[in-house]
Amino acid sequence: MQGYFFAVVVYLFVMDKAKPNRIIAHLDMDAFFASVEERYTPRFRGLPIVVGSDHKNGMGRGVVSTANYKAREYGIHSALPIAKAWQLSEEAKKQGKPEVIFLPVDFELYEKSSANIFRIICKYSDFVEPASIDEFYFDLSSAKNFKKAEIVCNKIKEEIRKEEKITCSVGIGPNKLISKIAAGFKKPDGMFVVLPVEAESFLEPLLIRKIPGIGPKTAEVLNGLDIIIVEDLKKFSKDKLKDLFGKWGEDLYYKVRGIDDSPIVLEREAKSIGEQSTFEINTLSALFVSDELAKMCRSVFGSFRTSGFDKFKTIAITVRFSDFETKTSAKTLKTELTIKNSKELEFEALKLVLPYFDRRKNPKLKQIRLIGVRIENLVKLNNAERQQNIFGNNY
DNA sequence: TCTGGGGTCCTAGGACCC
DNA sequence: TCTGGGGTCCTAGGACCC
Repeated sequence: MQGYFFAVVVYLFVMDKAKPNRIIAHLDMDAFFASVEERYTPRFRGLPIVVGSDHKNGMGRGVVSTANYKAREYGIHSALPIAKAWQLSEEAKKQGKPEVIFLPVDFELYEKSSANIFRIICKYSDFVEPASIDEFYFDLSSAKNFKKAEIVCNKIKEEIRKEEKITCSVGIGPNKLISKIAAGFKKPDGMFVVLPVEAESFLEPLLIRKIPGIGPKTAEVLNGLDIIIVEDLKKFSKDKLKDLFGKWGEDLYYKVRGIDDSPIVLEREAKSIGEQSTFEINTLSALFVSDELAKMCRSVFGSFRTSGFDKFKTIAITVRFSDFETKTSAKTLKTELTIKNSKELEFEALKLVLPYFDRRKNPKLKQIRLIGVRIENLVKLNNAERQQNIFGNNY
């Protein structure tokens, strides 16, 4: 009996060491782009604000990037076509409500704010992952318990409020999955803690769409199988989920049980650099499009030069037709070949795009609404190779 | 309401090589 | 002879995220 007890204690100890409990926080800025704009322009305060591509008096082709909470009361939200947002604003105006302020996206402004928020979080954690411009994961295991982690997060929130004059919401949990969902629980300006023992029951009643990675398509498939909330998903075995969703299905099996071992990623290297642009008017003019393409290539090549990479092997282009059908073409260069200037990139990209202007790749001669260029297979050279690359086959 | 722009990751088929 | 199988690279497409 004593031996058994001892064995159990040893087992629990070993398991504990094998899988140390983590305390992970997720910080999500509230209506980030709109909040930053509001902060820089005090007269906007309290008014509905929409940040998005140029609205062109309701005729623009873009979508909403961020709507502040006031604008959300009008039914405006992220990804809504900007023309529709304009309409909703007009309707509200008729009812005597203030009209929406439409602002273009000023990425550099938000980047600055984002960098400062990152700096603030780094004061409290050695392991911070910037997941996007307005989201951060960080490890607070060193706080030892969730109560103390909560105190730390409150300090971070306070400091961001003081320095950046904007609010954020924080979720704390045993892993990235739980903390991210928890951060969305008490928005805006909220904080929500999920203890490890609560993780599974916390997820169960949620709609499956709340699981990151389950988008509209996956949700539709699952809803068709009568799977509505996370608890329903537990009926599926690991193999069943693997059949349905491949490699990702196996992750999902663990996710719905609150298990997620994915680490905090401190730094990640870019895998591709690209740009795309939707025309104001659909077109089949090869002259016009090749001009736009050249501009984009120059800009992409500029980003490439400041990226710290030395070579790229693949050029990929995107063409979107008027009916939204989207095609991609790619060309991977033989390793000996290196693109040395923007002109060469323009040439390769143009070769990929031109077949879409005639029946080779556009049999119905559909109008084109968007083109994009992207470079992939980015390579960094070591010093010796770099010398070669610059001074070697120089023609 | 006709639907941005910047990305990442996964899958599947075909080519090619051994 | 008419047939295997594994590994890797390339291309295209699609789902997803903010």
